Amino acid sequence: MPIHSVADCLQGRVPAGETVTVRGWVRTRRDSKAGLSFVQLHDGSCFAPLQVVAPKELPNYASEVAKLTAGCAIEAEGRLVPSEGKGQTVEVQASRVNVVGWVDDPDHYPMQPKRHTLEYLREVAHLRSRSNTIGAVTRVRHGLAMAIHRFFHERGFFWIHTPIVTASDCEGAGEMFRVSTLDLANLPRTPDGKVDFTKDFFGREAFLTVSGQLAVETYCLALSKVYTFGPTFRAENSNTSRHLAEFWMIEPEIAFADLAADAQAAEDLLKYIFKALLNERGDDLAFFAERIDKDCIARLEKFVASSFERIPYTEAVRILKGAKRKFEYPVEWGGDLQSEHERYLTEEHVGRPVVVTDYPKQIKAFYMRMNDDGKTVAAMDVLAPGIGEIVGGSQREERLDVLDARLQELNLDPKHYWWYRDLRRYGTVPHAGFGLGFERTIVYATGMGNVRDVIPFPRTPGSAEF
RNA sequence: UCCCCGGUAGCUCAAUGGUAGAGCAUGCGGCUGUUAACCGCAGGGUUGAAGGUUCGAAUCCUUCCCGGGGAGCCA
Repeated sequence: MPIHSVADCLQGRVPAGETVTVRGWVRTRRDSKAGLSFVQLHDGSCFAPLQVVAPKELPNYASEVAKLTAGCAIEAEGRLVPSEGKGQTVEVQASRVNVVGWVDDPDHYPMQPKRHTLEYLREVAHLRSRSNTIGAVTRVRHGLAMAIHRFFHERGFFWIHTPIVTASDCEGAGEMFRVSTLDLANLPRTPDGKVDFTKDFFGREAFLTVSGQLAVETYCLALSKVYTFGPTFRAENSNTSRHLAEFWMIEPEIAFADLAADAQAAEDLLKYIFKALLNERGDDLAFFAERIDKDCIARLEKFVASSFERIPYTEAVRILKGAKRKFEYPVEWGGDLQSEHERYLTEEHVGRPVVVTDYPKQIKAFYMRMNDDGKTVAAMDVLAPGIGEIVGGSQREERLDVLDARLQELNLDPKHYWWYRDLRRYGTVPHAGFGLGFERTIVYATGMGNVRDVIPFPRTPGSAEF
């Protein structure tokens, strides 16, 4: 007897009249004393549940079927037929219902057939995948991840598995988590009293990666078009709806590309994956539009149909200075744009995503390519309404003398960057890349307000249960 | 890390110094091809923790814990 998914049954891939076996978890049970029970069966294959109609003639009707509660696991066999009731096109007329797993203590089962707050669901993260919202998020997350890989694959990019553990101390993108096997209660010391990391596992200090960029540049300068897509770690004490200590990031790196090509790649990628989402996950998006954010579908449709605005930083500062509204923080050329400034640009001034380019060198990283003006670098941020910075990228400095000058300016030791400098000594070419925050992308697509609700088990300061 | 808000039944919330309640969930009963059904009954509480003020504290004060929003940092 073939096993069918709920999605197969509901989406017309099983002919009416066919006998099917379905498996999953009970959402609700409604009894009719006319002699049947309606069981809403959910298996995660799509947003909707499948209605299983269980007649009282079943041998275990009174002993088991009539006692099913939310969360029970069952296997049901029966004919898939057009539904007599409203609310579903087809249903299963069960000839057999087996209870695979009961719910102990049903009055305390944490996932009730009612609305829960997202904050509560985080406290039961091992069960929240059974909720409508988290289930929909999970299917959207998968759809976006697959679309990202498809986008790059179709364009000849190679997926590079850059290391999670890095001994390189030059990534410079934030506070790092230390990786060590040393006994914290009994640390080896050098004669001058410092911790002796030569005794540690790697013979030197090691950390979790904060970015695969520097590593992926090495493969870019051989395979031309590459990207990373994996977990990234920041030990910042950030407590916001946009930050996680462990998050996933997509970082393409393109040889012979300049900043304009880089920005175009970011725009093409985002449009591609949102178009895929609109095509593939209409059921889940309809739910987000109904319960989470009524604008989310319209926003995605508008996103794929329009082009990004491009504004140089210097121009952005002029726009902000001329804005009618007052900002808490004043705008000055040479300073970083505050959240309120970014929101104004993308939400009010333009009303759609904005690419801000050519930032002052003093607020950007050492590897970003110096512009001819000597004051700005070829960097870009993509700002999206409601979420702020979703992409950060740049053209990389490919000229060794200019790179060395920047290292010196920032008091960085060139010895630590020996292999990165080698790339500029042996067949250097212009190249550019960006980082796309995966959770922020999902937040933007779904209207979910918090990155903690779009990753299965969020890690934030003081929180790593599960 | 800083500022603000919150923590009451399994969940969502009432009760603003005077006997801790409702809806949903759960159990039992009724009723109906039902639609997060409906009707009735029942069980369910150390009001986040500790201390303080008061005749009396869910309520006011102090400290701590936890959660959220915003800021900084960033993706």
